[in-house]
Amino acid sequence: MEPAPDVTEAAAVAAVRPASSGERGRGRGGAPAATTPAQARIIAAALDLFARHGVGGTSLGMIANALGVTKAAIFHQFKTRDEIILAAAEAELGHLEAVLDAADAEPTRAEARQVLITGIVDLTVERRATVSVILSDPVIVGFFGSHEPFRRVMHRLSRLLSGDDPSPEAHVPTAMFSAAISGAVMHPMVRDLDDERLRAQLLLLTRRIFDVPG
Amino acid sequence: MEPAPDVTEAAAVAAVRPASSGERGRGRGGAPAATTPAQARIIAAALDLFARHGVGGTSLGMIANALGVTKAAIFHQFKTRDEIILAAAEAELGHLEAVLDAADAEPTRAEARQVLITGIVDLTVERRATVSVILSDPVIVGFFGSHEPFRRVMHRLSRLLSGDDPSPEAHVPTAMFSAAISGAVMHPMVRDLDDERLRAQLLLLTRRIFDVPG
DNA sequence: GTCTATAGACCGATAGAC
DNA sequence: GTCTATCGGTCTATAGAC
Repeated sequence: MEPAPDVTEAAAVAAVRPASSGERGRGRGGAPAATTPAQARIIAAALDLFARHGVGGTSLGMIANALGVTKAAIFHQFKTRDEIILAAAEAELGHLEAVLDAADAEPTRAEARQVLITGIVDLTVERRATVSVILSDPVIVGFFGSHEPFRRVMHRLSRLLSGDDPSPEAHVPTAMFSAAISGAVMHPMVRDLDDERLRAQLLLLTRRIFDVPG
Repeated sequence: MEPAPDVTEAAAVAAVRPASSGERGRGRGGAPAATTPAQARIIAAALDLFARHGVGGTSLGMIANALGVTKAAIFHQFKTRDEIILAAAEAELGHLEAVLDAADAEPTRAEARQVLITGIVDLTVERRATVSVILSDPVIVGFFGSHEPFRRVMHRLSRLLSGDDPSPEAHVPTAMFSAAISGAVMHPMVRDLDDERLRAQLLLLTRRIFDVPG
């Protein structure tokens, strides 16, 4: 049923490994999990299928089929299905961390917010469904509920966007921003809009949410 | 594994049947599909499970188990699994239509937009995950891509929110609005915020998206 | 309207050859 | 690193009794 899109190794590694925090592994705390090219190909294929069918609707057979190999070859790279899901989610999370790192390097909060919003809009438009799935799929959200690196990323996001306000309300704009960006690019109504015009609209609207001048 | 939440028939019918368009069936065009109490109970249980596990991650066995019956009893009410998914999605879509009808009854466009935004925020906060799933789950979005009633609802939404502007960009705020509201209420960061404060924040932020005074 | 029983396909996962 | 072959379990769906 699935026609095998043939992901090249170079493209897969580039898509999966976004230069997270340091040169290798995670800056502090989390699981290291060095990603081999073979694993990167699996992760790239998995993310594509997750976006189209949902995580729960994607089987190992579908992933194997998309790569033109058998299930056993997949199990040689990852011990369980859950490991694939987690690795795919973490790879995608790494892209968000890279944008956060760039924003944190800015001298002022205003510039940091500018870089953050632009970076996330760019990232999401560029990768469309692939970023979306990790922010909305119930399976991955469930995984992430008790996942320290994910909570840390969301916390950094919220601090940059809403300041140090500790009230629960302060998190709503961040939740809304993340949902709005990732959900809007997946919406059937904007499916036919080209990247350039989609990006411009999203930037305009998200800046309104946070009252940032364009 | 699933503890069976025991949905009462009255509650299930009330939750599933929101008084769509006319008294019975759809106002014009679509499939009639009269919903019996037995079907309503199944739909309510299915929506709850879809929200927690995704559509692809929800089996007929899980639905049957949640209702305390066997799979065969489910198949007596719906011929296929897809029919259940579609019926659940259409039931939830009916809630949106009801809000649109209320908005259309307002005398001016400004008042209509006010009623629409407030109504959708109320609806989404009230039902949280249940509304969300039909607007974001890849399986249901796929179903809806070629589903005339869904397209009609989205078109009405867009016309009310963005006016008669026919350009593709005009649909982006609507897509973003729908994604923002439905995604934000599901977000782990706002999970612990009470309905009242969540509603107030969402209203404030969505009015900014559309430049509507509070 | 609900049950038991079953069919046939597919699921995640493992063993072992190459 | 990939294969074939297979395990036991679960999936959707059907048949037929009550």
